[in-house]
Amino acid sequence: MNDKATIYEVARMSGFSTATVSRVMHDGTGFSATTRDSVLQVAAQLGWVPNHSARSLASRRAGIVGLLFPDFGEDGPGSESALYVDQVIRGAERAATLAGDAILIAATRGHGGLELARSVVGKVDGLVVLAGSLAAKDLAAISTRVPVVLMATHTAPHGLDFVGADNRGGAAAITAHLISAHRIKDIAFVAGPRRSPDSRERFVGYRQALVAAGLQAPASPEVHGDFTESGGAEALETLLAGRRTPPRAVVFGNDEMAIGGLAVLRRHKLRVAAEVAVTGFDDIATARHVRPTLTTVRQPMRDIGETAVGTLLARLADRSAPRQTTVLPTDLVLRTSCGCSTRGGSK
Amino acid sequence: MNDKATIYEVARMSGFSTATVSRVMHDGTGFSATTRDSVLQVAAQLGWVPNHSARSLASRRAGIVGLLFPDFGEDGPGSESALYVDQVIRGAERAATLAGDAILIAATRGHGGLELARSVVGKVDGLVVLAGSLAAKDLAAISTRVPVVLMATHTAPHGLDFVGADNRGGAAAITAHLISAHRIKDIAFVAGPRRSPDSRERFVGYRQALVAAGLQAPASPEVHGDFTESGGAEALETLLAGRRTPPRAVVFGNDEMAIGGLAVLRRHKLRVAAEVAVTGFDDIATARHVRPTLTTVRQPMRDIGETAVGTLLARLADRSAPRQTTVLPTDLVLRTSCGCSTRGGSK
DNA sequence: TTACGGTACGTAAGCGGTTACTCAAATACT
DNA sequence: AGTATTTGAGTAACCGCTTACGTACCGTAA
Repeated sequence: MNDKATIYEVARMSGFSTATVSRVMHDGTGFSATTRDSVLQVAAQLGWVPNHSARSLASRRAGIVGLLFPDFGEDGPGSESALYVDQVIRGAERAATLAGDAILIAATRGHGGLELARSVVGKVDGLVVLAGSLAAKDLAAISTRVPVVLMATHTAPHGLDFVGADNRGGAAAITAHLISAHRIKDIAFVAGPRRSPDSRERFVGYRQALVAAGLQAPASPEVHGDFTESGGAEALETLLAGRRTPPRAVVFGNDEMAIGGLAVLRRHKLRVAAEVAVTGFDDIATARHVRPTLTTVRQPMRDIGETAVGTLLARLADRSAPRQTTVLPTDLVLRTSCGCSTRGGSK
Repeated sequence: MNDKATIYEVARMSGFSTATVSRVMHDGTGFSATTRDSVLQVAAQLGWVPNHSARSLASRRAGIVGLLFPDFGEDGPGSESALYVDQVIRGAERAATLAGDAILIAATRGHGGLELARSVVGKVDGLVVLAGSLAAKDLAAISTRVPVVLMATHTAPHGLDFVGADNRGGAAAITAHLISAHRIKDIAFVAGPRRSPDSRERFVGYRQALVAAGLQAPASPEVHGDFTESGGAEALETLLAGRRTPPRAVVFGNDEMAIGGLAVLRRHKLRVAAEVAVTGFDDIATARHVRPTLTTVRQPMRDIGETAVGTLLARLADRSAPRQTTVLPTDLVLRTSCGCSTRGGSK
């Protein structure tokens, strides 16, 4: 890092031992005020900053936590799907920095996730990992070496700590809104990828709301998209083609698919809201800029990142504490695509 | 980190010295193939991963680079301005990870930037810092300890390496487009904050294009906004109030102000493009969702992050190399707000 | 006065690797 | 065959800090 002063110089110049200097630097006990002052003064004068590697080698604490997230390849500058990851990163950064730790981030690019994780593991005290970053077995391997907190996927394996959003509740809420506020009964669901736990949870929530209202509910999603605009468009086309009359509402598995769906409805000359209500999930930035503005469910991604790091830090402090599972509430964001009035939807 | 095997066990079990084990692990020279194999086998069997702290203490290389960025407080989930930071982060992460280094990120929250930076500095081999993260003097202090690469601000002080986007060229290009493609001569400019180097550069580009076309060019911006929607709106109101007829085009210092301007024009019953062409700068996500879609200039933020880390790594490899300055080209993104046809502007 | 607990520090043994030096054996060169 | 190199590996001195122990000194209770 740099060939500057060491604790030895500080010790020598201040007339104390390295032990005392070390204690002054972080212990806060076992020395007098005058001692502390002179040590601090010498340290400042020398511009001494304790060497982090040496410190963590001796104390077995890196003071760094890691964040693993999946990288969906070369998403262009307009890609929204990446956005939620950024929010998580920000939240995690905030929690870590505020706690005095540093945070190191790494994207697992498809293959080689384990190798990456290995290299990261060596540098951190613990890891928070976003769903989809790592195969389950790799996760298991990693978690034997350092504490791991899983984010955003409801299937928390291996008894790991977990922090996520209430996908099910959010989907249920938005579906219930369509039913009770807009008196709609014929509500279709456009799911995301079959393997996506989030998509599944959302479907379950959708289904629960229907059942709770005494409406007929399919056992499994009618159509699946891939969480992209075009995927959502295709899925909706398929759905429309399979019916003689369009449904009165379509609950999409996420915002991007919903936006793709909006275009399809336009093409079919179906008026959004008036004829077919549409809802998304995630509340991406674009959701309030499309016309009509999109009713959706906001996930507190930033909070998830923050909470996950908080959970990790707690675990680091007490490795034997019981497993922690946090499900953060989601927010229903009512805009116009469901039929709610224009006002209040603009901001 | 964990109380697992050390290099000593590996050495003992493989029958070689720690030096040989160490060499096998990264040197790639000075031992036979059979030796390597048996060492590697024992290492794998023991599940040994070299302790990072020990390694970096002994080798004086952390294998970690840091990224400092400003945090604009509690920006809600819809805040666009934060977006570009995320792109930079992604780019930096990518470059670092691909180079086998890890990347550590930290947001400087207003005050205390120096302290944060200090703590980060101890953990990394070098730093890439985004404009606005640190006061100039703090930057100077930091850069005496580790190599620093500055991003996105054209005023690179202290002879530091620098990577940025061609703000001037972008502004010139978009202005020239208005002139040559749309035959517009009366073009106004809404600047950002007076102190913003980016805003200044953009104004210079705008001015250059006017001069190059033989048009009259103001010596300094007519009006200033603060890079926000409302600021842009206000600035445009001021500008309109100061003229008897509106300009045929307004080049805004960034997208958000331009979007604010769009609303103002609507209020004034002025048709965008047909009567007043509008352009932005940055190509934020919303730019292609507002109506009319916004013609703007895209900055390769991701590339800036990547390039900055690349530059840092190069500097780390050769500290005495001459100062590196990279200005990445910007892209003109033609949509409809300037008068270009609708097609091509949707995606 | 003596015994004892508490404070304020010092000593020095690690923490787990890296790497400058050495050295013997194998190989290459005259 | 004799010598100069190269190769493969070992020894051990660090890297800079933390921390378990040990010690000297001081105040206080018995």
